[in-house]
Amino acid sequence: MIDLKDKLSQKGLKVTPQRISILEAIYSLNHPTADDITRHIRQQHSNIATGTVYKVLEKFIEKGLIKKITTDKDVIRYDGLLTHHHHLHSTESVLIKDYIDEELDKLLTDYFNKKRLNDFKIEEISLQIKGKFLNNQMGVEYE
Amino acid sequence: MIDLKDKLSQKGLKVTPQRISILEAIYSLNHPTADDITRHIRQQHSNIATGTVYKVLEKFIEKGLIKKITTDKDVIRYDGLLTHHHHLHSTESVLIKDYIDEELDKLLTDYFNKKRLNDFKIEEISLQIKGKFLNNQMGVEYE
DNA sequence: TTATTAGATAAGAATAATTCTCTTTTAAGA
DNA sequence: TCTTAAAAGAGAATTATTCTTATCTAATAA
Repeated sequence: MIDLKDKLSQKGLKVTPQRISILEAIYSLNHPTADDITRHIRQQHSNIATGTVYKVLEKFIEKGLIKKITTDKDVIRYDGLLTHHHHLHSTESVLIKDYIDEELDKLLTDYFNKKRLNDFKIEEISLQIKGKFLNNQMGVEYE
Repeated sequence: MIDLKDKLSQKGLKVTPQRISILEAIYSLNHPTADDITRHIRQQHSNIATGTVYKVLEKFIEKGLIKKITTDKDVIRYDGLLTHHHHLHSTESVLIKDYIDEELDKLLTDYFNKKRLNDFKIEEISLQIKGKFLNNQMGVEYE
């Protein structure tokens, strides 16, 4: 696994303890909100300003280190998984799980290549798959 | 086209001028935010409390008259189109267009029927298709 | 038609998420 | 080590949304 510091400097970002913590938090939490990240970091050691968290997250997005996830629940969540993927959204809780499916991606790409939407140039397709997690998986918690 | 009053009473909702205005606003604006709706209504005649707008929107969602749309831009938007559909999201502006495609829906349904996700019961699949509108369509404005 | 009342609206305070402003600090390169 | 552009801190400001309480009204039943 590649070092967090390297990830930052590879993108031309200054390496700071705050940025390392934020990146680490995104990787260890499940699709956290900005507030989840702030609390996670404060819990361990340093204090961190909320504004810093937001600013760093924006920077990370700009550099392609993370992505925003959209939900019709509440706030913006962040995702550090970079390979193309979709999301399973619980209709019962805030749980979101990554869903990677290359076969599906190929199916969609082929479909839209054939279909050719007029007047729209597709850049990315992401599925929001809403439903229920079975077998108590909805009991999984963030922290 | 069915009368707005009927739409409301069919869902067992009391028919009030505010509710009629809000429903009318959703139909005539393009995926408006709560604030778009409020301003639209105030512009014409009556005053309306912001809290009322939010409460009515929640009620409409609960009764299945409208849906929330999720974007990674800013706030929550609302959609009065009830037939199942997806959205084209502009990466350059806040423009969102409805995308109806039954063939695609069938393709996806078949795919997931075959696939059988374990531990997840799918209720609804919606595609967020991000890209660029060509031919100046991005110039289209809300109001 | 009117009286009753559950549910709806108004008004504005409260909360939560996010952004902004300004000052101080620090990482990275000369 | 020094310099400096960029980053972080602190907290005020803004924005979106929710909540509270008092008042009002649509729908129903007499």
